[in-house]
Amino acid sequence: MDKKETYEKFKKFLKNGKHRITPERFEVLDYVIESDDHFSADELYLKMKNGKSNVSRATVYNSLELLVKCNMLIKRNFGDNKTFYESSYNKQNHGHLICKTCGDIIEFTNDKISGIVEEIVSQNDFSPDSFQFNIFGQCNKHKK
Amino acid sequence: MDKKETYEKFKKFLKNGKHRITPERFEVLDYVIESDDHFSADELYLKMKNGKSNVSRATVYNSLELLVKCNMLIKRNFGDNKTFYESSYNKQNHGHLICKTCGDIIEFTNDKISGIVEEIVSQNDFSPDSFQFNIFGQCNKHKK
DNA sequence: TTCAGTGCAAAAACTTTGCAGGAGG
DNA sequence: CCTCCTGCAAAGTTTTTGCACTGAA
Repeated sequence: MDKKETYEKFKKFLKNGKHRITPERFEVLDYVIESDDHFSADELYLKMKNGKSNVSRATVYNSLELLVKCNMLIKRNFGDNKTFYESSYNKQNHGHLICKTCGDIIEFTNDKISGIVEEIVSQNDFSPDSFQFNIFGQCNKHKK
Repeated sequence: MDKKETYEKFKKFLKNGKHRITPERFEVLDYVIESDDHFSADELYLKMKNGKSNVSRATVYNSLELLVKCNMLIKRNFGDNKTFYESSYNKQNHGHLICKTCGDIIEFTNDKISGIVEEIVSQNDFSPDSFQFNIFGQCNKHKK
């Protein structure tokens, strides 16, 4: 999905939800598009500040939540009480390997996972929206 | 593992790590043993306060971390920027189903998961310590 | 006796909220 | 023109830290 389509999708979502279309929200979207895979709200805010943007912290937090609501971002939490965001475009369901030494986050995919999720939810009479599969340990640079 | 063994294990761990054996730490352990599956540090602190205990917040946080380090507790985070602790006794590796409506946390086990974890870490040259498998959605009371 | 552990409160880290002015529809 | 959105700062939440005193070894 290219930049233009992305803009259109966000615009459509905002209109549907009776949210106003403001330059600040699209400025946040710009930075999100350019961002690395996993970033926190505050990191993005600081990056925007450095980039001479004038948006406030509150607007960044608010806009990111809107992007989550329209399925353009996924919200993640790797256990350190910090929320990370990740673009949801062109990605299949995937999990994360988190290095406890350097904090690196590596994505992985595995075909068998969705089958297991189906099995589990049917066994437990549960209706799934999303899942997280996080494996903690040491990456290849830090394993002994 | 009964209460006495649990005490002994913690005592041994403290000695090995040159941590002092203090009544406060064992008071925290007492409350942990009696606790429900998933609790936060602050919940435990408040419970201890109500139970006329005199420990400080700092001591509770500190002691819980020690219990994590000696593998008697597992630290979890279900995406709401709050740390939960869970006893690791008599439990196989398991995942969690989290109801986004009522917040209920249901544990599940599945034999195939450990095989998949092995497959993933070998594909990615990663050395795992632990994993989290969280599925978010609606429990049987709240699915439509 | 000695230094790690404790209670307390203050600080820190991250996120949300209140307010008054400003702009989108 | 009517709100919703914004920037700012203040408040909230959860966790960590600094300090002086205490008590375990």
